[in-house]
Amino acid sequence: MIFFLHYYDTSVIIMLERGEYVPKKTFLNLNRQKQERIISSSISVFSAKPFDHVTVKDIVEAAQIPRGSFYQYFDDLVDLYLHLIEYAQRVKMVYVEPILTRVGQEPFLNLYLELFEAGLTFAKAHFDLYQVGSHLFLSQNPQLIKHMKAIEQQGIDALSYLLKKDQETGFIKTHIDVVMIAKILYHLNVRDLIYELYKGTPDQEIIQMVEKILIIIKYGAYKEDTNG
Amino acid sequence: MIFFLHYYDTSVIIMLERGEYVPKKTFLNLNRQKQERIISSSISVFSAKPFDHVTVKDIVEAAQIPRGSFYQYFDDLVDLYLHLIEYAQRVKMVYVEPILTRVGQEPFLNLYLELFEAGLTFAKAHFDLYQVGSHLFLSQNPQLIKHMKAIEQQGIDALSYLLKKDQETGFIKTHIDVVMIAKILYHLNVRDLIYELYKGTPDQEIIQMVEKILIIIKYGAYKEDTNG
Amino acid sequence: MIFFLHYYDTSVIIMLERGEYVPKKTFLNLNRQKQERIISSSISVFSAKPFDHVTVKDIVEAAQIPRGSFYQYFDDLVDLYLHLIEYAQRVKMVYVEPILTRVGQEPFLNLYLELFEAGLTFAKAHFDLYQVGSHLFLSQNPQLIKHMKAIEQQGIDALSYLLKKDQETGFIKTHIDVVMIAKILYHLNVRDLIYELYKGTPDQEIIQMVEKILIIIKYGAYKEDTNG
Amino acid sequence: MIFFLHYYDTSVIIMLERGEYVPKKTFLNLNRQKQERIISSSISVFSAKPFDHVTVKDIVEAAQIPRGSFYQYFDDLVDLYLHLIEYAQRVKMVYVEPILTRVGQEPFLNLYLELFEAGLTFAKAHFDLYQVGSHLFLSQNPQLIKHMKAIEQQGIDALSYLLKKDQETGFIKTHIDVVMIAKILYHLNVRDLIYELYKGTPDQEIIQMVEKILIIIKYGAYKEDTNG
DNA sequence: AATGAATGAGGATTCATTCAT
DNA sequence: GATGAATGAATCCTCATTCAT
Repeated sequence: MIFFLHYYDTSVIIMLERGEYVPKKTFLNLNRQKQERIISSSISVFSAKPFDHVTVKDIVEAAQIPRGSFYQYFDDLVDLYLHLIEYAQRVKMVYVEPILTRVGQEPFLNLYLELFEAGLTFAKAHFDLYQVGSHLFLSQNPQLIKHMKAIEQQGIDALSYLLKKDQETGFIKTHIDVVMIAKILYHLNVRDLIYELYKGTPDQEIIQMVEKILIIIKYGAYKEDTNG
Repeated sequence: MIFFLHYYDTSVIIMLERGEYVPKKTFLNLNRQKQERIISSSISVFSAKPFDHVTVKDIVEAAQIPRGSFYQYFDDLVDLYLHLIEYAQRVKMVYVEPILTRVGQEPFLNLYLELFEAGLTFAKAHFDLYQVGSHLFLSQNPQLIKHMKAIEQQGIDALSYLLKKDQETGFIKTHIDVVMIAKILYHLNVRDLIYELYKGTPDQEIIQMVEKILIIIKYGAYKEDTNG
Repeated sequence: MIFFLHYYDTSVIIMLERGEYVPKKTFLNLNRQKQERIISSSISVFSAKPFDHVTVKDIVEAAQIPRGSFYQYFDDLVDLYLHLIEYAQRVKMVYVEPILTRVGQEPFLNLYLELFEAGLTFAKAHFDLYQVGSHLFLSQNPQLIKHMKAIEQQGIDALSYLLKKDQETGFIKTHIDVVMIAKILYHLNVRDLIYELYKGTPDQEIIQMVEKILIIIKYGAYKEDTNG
Repeated sequence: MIFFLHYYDTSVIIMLERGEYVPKKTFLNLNRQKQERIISSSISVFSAKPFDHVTVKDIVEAAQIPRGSFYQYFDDLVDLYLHLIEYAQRVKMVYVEPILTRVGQEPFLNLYLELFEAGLTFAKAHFDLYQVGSHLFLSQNPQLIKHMKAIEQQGIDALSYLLKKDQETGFIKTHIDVVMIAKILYHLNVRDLIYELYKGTPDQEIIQMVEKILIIIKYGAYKEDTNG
């Protein structure tokens, strides 16, 4: 079993034996320059508005390609978009990978903050690409919902897997359901913190928020003598 | 300052001197029977698909009214939808209100599970209405996003307010930022558990999930001797 | 033959045996207060936008009357509008009449400036009413075009009649076609000077423009020795 | 500074370094035959009714093109209409240009009659096209009003410019404001004579009217000994 | 393979007038 | 006479996808 670890939208995603998303051959046959022009202008378009509001016209105008060519390179907008998502994931990995090598050497919840920071660094360095990815979570397109759910499941599975290790090692109480911690972390990342980024909250504050949450998760909110 | 406590989409909302959303006079002038026919068929439509996919045609066909009449009764689909949301909130209150009267008598996190269960009961008893409400969180309509953000803020504020009380009373550790707990609870409800309901997870399981999360939040995941 | 002299849109109109425009009996049966409310709010509406853009909705909302009532009081928007035009003409007459009594005592072109000034005074004193009238000339409604053409013809006829007198008295050269002078004066008023008023040109400047035109008409533009 | 002289709607227009109005590329890409079919049927439509009454349906039915194609070729009806106006101007130029070459050789007011006649010849030879242009002056469409005002200003400026020359040469009295003559001529053309054409007044009569007006403007209406 | 014109269904909204109470 | 709900035709504009060259 090979783990591909993906940091996606400020969340860790481990994709298990994930199938690469391959664009149509006609697109791959284009010269590198043209491929890049199409990809980079598509990123501009998909970062500027949520997927459901993007039209084929937007793409062909931005990429300066004929309408017919679009359908020769891609099946439809979903096809192109999934290609971009794939690309975003690859770029994100560069930021997250170094940290993942340290998995197992220390409690994962301690490592988690660093993963989160790496995700934030990625988001700042490639804001367009980050936004393309974040828009996945807004779409009501059935295919994309399916894809998103799969990514979500993978993300939660990966987090659960790593937390489980900590439980086995003895850091985490045995009666705790680590899947619930995974869910808390995943949703906080994907849903809430995306929004903070959108609002322009300074990095420092965002990181503090995560720290606060980690403290709650680690040590609980109740005083020891509370019989809640 | 009067608090209206609303339970909305499985989240507690304290609305401070909230202005009721009033439909157009032309709609209110209709006889009760017709009003109800329009409302109930609109609920069917808005529960079956997310807001952004609903068309005026869907409504007028379901309600059996002429196109022109729709615009006489409502400004547009947003107008009608907000009216339904308002209605859903009122119905939900019936389930939640009894529990809210007990606020202050015991730690709120203990009460929270009951509030959650009441929300679940509402969702089961009025599944259509529940879904109409849950669709608010999917829309990309600017007006609805604004409305949703306001509701979200109110929900988090309300939860924070109640948790703050517990902190003052001494249940919750003083250095904890209760707003973060509020966010965890709010998002788990609105985002995650909505999905469980959608998947058809049995009530019992859903409630167990909440219990597990509450335990983590209350007592933490780490063993006491862990230096995390 | 009785002459009704009307000063309309800064132009003199003599209406020959003009038939009064009478509103429907149902409207006249209303109490004075209600009649006035309807008229004054209709003036607001028709002064704010050109006739072709006014809807029945605009009127019933401004006048606070039921939709059905509108059709009881008036045949349609044209009916109401013509009623307002009639009213505007009556008000304008108050300003113009005193000057008309002096017709025949001096060359009409000398008197004309005073008539023009009186029209300007009216326009300033009853700006709403003035605008209601000026909008007649923009409409593409067949009925209103017909009405406008009739008014135009009457205006030109009246001016021609008065200028003819001057020609008979010996002021104006015998070979001159006074109808052309009438047309110049009429169109300058109705078309060009309306626009100056709309642009907010100061009264003083507008009057100077008329003076300049009158000098050209009276004495010509060419030097005596020009063989044009 | 280059002067382009345009004869537009029976009025002389000198357009100073005027930018051509260019239709969308998608329209220009059509084969000549199709372009012509669309243009000529649009001319039929826009000559038959004033701009404000023309619908997209009218155009697509007349031109036998699908609704969607219309929006591919033109932004909207204004876009198409301005294209036609541009076209009309070009055609009109053919009639007027020869006369403009003689400007400066004789008093402009003498030349004016010939310009007017040329305009009349154009109007008779291309009655549809002439009417398309004349409808510009009736529209209440904000964009077209702006366009019309610009054309009007250019027309009056051009006439003023040419009359000013005559004043410098010594034909026109120095104290005369030539702008007022320009306004008289412009409005008589655009507003009044358009109507004569519409009524079907014979050319001979129309030309006589202009002659009469020119005599008034040149030599004045008053007898020399009149102290007006 | 490249191109971009062709298509027409589909959605939102407005409005004058009638008609039932 | 007062009222205001009922009606549905009409209009603008968008868009994904196909197809002929």
